[in-house]
Amino acid sequence: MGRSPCCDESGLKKGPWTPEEDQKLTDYIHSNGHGSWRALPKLAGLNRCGKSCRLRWTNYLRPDIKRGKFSEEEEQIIINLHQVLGNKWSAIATHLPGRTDNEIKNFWNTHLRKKLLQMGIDPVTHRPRTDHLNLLANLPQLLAATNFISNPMNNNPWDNNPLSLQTDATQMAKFQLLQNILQVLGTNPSPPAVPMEALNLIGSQPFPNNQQIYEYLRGVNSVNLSQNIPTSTFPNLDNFHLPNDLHDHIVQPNINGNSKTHVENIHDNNVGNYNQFVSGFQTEHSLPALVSDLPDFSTVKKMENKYNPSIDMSTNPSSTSTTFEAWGDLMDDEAVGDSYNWRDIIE
DNA sequence: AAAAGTTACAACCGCAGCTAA
DNA sequence: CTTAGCTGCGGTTGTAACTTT
Repeated sequence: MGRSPCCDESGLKKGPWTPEEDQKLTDYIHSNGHGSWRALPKLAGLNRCGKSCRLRWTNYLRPDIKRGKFSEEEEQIIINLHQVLGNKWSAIATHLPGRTDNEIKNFWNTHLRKKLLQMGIDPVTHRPRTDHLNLLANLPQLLAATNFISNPMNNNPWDNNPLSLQTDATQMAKFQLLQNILQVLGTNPSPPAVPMEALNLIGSQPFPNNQQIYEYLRGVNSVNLSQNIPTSTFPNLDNFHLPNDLHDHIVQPNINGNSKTHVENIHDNNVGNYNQFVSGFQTEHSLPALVSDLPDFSTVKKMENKYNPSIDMSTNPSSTSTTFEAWGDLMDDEAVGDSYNWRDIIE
C-alpha cells in the first residue's frame, strides 16, 4: 500500500532524457551513490521524479549494462527461462549479466515472441500451438517447430535441467501426430483424404529421437493398430528412415506385460523404414485411442510443475476430443512457412 | 520524394510488497 | 494495528528510426 505520489507531482519533467540530464545523474551517483531515489533528483539538480531517475539509471546509465544485440545463446537462455518462469523478467535478467529486465522484456515482445509464433510454438505455453483448425495445413509449422527445438543448437545448455522438458514434449507431440494419422488411416474403413503431400512431408522428416518416445512406445497398449493400413497411401515411405539410435535403443513391450526386452538387430530384420517399422509394430503392439491429449505430456507437466508450482495442472490445453481437433489447432494465420505455403499445396 | 506503415525500445504508469513510524 | 513512504516489477505507451508503397 502507499503508492508513491512522486510521479503525480506537477512541474517535473517527463519523457526522453537529455545528455545533460544523464550526465548529472551519472555524476551524482558516481560521487554519492543513489541513496534515496526520492531525494536524489533535488540533490543532483534534476527536475525529475525519483522514479524516473531510478529507471534511467537501472535501465540505461548503469555502467555494467551490456549493450548491443542478444547472442543466440542469450536468446536460448531467455526462451528456456521464460518457459519455466513466465514473464518474470527480473528473475530472467538475473541469469543474463548486463541485461536489464526491461531490455529482456522488450526483446521478448519484439523478437522472440514473434519468432516462436512463426515456428508454431505458443509463446505462453511453449508448446506447439493449438489454436488452429486445419491440421494438415500446419504440418510444416509443427515440424519446423519440433525440428527447431530438437536442434542441439537450440537446446538449452544445461544438462539435466527441467527446461529441456520442452524438447521432450515437442518430440512427443511430433510422434503423436504421426501416430494418430496412421491410426486414422488404419482404423477407418474409408480412410480420410490425407493429401499425399502431407504424407510425403511426414516421410521426409527425421523421426523423433528421444528416450521419452521409446518409453512411450513401451507403454502404449490399448487399441490395436489396424492390420490393414493401406501402405499404398504412403508414397514416400522410403524416405521415412528410422535413425540408427532408434534401431539401437528401442524397447518393445512384452505382449504379456512381463519384462521388456531390447529388440536386437532391428536392422537385420529389415525394419529400416517406417513402413516396415509399422508392419512389425502393429502385429504385437497397440496405439492409444484417437484422442485427446498427448499421454506423456502429463508427465512432462508434472515435472514442470515440480519446478513451477504456479502451473495449473487442472487445465490441459491439449485436451480436445479428436486427433484432428487436437492437432488441428496448431497455428493461426500469423505463422507462415519459410519457403512455401502449405495451404496452397493442400488446396 | 513523400506518405503510410512497421518496428524497436526508452520511458511511464500503476499495482504489490516491504518497512518503519 | 494502521498508514505512509519507498522500491521493484510487469504491462503499456509514445515516438524515433526504419521500411514499404
